[in-house]
Amino acid sequence: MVVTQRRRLTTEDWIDAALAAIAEGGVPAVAVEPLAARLGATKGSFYWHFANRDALLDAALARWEARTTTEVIEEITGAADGPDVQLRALVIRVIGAAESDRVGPALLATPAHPAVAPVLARATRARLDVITTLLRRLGLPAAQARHRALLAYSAYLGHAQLAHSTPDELPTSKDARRAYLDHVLRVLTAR
Amino acid sequence: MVVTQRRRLTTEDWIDAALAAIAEGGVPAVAVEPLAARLGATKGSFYWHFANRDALLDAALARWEARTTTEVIEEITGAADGPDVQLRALVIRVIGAAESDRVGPALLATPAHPAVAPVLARATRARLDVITTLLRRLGLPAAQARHRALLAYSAYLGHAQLAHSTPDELPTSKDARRAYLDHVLRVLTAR
DNA sequence: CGCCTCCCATACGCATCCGTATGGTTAACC
DNA sequence: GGTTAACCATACGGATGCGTATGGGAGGCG
Repeated sequence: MVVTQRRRLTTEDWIDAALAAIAEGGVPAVAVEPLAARLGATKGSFYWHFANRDALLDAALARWEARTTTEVIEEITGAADGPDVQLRALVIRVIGAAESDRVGPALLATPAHPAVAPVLARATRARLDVITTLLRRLGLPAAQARHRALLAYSAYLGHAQLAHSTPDELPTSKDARRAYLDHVLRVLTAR
Repeated sequence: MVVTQRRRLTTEDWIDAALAAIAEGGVPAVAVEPLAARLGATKGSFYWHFANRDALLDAALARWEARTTTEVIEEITGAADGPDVQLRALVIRVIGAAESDRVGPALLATPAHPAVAPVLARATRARLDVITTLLRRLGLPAAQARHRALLAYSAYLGHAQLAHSTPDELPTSKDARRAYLDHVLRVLTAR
């Protein structure tokens, strides 16, 4: 008699497991057999859904790129708001994502990996372009907007690192977080 | 007849090799046998210098912490300059280091690793404290100084990421880099 | 009921890594 | 030049990961 009816696995299940593994141990942690063990299955299942380990890695990276870049950008720029509202919405949206998404920092650890490099290049460029555009629409001249976008995006990346590595150093209470966010937005959008 | 006289290895040689491995493939890349191969030696040498793999990892992390945190802080705060000069010196010193040191970003990928976590916690705290102190001596009130230090350090971390993952997005020419640095310093030290 | 396709478990060979055991080599020093 | 300690190569066992081969169960559909 089987206690827990173990349902069959989908390709998505494997991709989710791979992303969870990247979050915990980086790209090298995407290993077939440990993943299978965690999913309560065996390699037999995996090699039916995927050709090999690299195929899973590619699929996981593509999914991460879609979730954390493409969809976010469409969501923000799709709204019919002014640039100030859009920028604030982007920051709030993205700060939360940065603190829950551990995959991004993990990818930045091995930027030279052949599967990682192109994904990182596309995501970085797309994100920088969005911020630059918003800042230009906010009135900053082109060169300044680009510089400010680089600074803002650097701050975002660093914030994600801090949130995962040493969260104690960041403001914890709701009020303090709010105050910090205001401070950052004020500094980064100053003329 | 031996063509290249292969000298014996020191403990330092192994630590340097471990740091190089972390830079390229993260913490999991610290593997004894590949390292030995790269050094033109075998495991026999390694296990004379170290008890096991973890001992090498600990030694490498300690060395990284000393080189990129302790020594830098002593160097900057030891100078008898005003806070503005010290801050600028710190930024310039540290930007260069960020672009050559690939180990830091690699460590941030696996912040939960038992050997990595304490090192990261100490380094982050020490660096944030230095920046906060400098900003306070520059005249910012305590709460603002702390917020600004967090922002500045986040920007530093993110800059390091960008420099390694997508250097093309950063200013390349010497003049452009100089202009960007001025922009960043102006924004981050504004009242 | 029987068949066929989808999905998965088991078992195997191969490669890589860890750690140990053991003997050999180099070099300093008496 | 002989002894001793420092240093290293080789060889092994055990563990783990990849990829393949093969057979079996589960469910739709005739």
